[in-house]
Amino acid sequence: MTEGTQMRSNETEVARGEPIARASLHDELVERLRDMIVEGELAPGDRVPERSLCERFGVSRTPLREALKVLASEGLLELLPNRGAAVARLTGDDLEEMFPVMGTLEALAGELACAQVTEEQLAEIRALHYQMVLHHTRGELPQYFRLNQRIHELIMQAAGNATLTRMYRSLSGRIRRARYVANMSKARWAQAVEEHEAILEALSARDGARLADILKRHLRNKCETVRESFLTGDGAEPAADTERSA
Amino acid sequence: MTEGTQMRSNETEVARGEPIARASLHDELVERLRDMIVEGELAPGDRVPERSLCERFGVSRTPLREALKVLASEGLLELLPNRGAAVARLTGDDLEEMFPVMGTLEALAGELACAQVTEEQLAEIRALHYQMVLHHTRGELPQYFRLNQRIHELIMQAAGNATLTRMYRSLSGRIRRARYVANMSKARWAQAVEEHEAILEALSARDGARLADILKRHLRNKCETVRESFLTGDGAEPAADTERSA
DNA sequence: ATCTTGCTTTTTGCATTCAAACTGTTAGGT
DNA sequence: ACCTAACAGTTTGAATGCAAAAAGCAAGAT
Repeated sequence: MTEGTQMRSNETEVARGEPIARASLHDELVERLRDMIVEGELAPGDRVPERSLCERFGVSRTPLREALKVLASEGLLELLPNRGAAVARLTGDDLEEMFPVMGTLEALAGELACAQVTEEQLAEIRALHYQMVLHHTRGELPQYFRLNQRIHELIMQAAGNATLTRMYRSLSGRIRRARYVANMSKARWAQAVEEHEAILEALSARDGARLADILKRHLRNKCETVRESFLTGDGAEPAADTERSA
Repeated sequence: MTEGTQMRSNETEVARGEPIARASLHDELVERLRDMIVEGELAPGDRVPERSLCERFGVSRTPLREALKVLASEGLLELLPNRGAAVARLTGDDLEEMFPVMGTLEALAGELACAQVTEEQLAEIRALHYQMVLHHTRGELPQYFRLNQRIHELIMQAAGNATLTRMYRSLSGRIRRARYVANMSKARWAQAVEEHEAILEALSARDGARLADILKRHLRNKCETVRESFLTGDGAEPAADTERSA
């Protein structure tokens, strides 16, 4: 075990009661592999031989295989009978399917959030928003993207609906694999920021219907961005195993 | 593409090319167990000892455990570390969370379906609808419920969005576990039928916005039905292992 | 030269085995 | 008598082993 515990301070709630808790090998593998797929370390279409992953993680095939099955059920892997697993390909059609769904999920979240959001949550979102705006001003795309993601998650959290959050996370992970932001045009970026202004405004006003509407439009535009990204050639389906150069 | 529209198989595509194909033990178990949970054969809260299931299905623990992990990731089972699996409990709060999500998913499906539904699909839905109405007239609740479910699935299919369908199926399974229909009042039932009339009407008119609206309301009312069902005592959380008598 | 065909190697699917954690019971101490 | 603590039995977590399927390769036929 060369692996020290990596703190993920901004993701999971750190309960002070049970710091000793060790996740099962199986769960750890699911998390690790999911990240690897979402972050693009494993490219779409890549075969995932069990043996090599076992060696890489220093575990036996049993927990690894359990993890593969779970990730397949999430749609991140494809299981070919007797031929192992492969990272699920993401076609343009797949993405165009996902965005409307994402749109309604976020719209619902916005509606619920407006009804429930606390002043504190709102303040946090506002702070992140303006920091994000700053990143936009500076042209710092990765940082912008990170905060963007975070804001959407906070809205989701403010909605206080675990079922919804679960679906959102799953879909969000699958969409993020596309990495379309890499070649987002200046115009699109500016538009997205404007929409985020409107989002913050509607949320501040607790205007659920309006926020839902804005979020749906926001997602539709995101979908457009992806479509444009596809035209440039780069996108969800790299032809061969290109190194992850972002 | 992959979409065989005239296959009348309601679940799996029966390809005539490979009748020999055997699903993996693992997949078979996932299906089987999922049904057992959704149909209530395994009651919420029930422990699921590996050994007994292995004997019941005549398989070893390895594929069974893989299936358990998948079902846990779907939210049908809870995995207690070192203490095995239990059928996930379904609290009233859980259900109240699920219905709004179900509502938006169905609403989106309705919207998409209006834009894409073929005459043939519409005809099939219409036929099922009026047969369902007949079951209502005769007071045949189980048959009514089956067709009801079927109609919603056909609308979903007409939407032609695999991602959406996937989420819908998962959530539908989890909601169905509640078996709230068992004690639906006459008034609620009649109301549901009326709403279905409106659904058919809007779909026939290809009025997406209206259909979405109706479906959302339909689901809100379903949620109310559940709430009432809870007041009568029966509901999602049977105190002990009551036989599944519906 | 290319395609077929049989064999060898590798990988997967599942069963079995081993170790650690939990459950329930009983013996001992206060 | 009650509470604590140790022990046996069971169940889970993970590793290993074994058979079947696929992938790679080479030799022969057309």
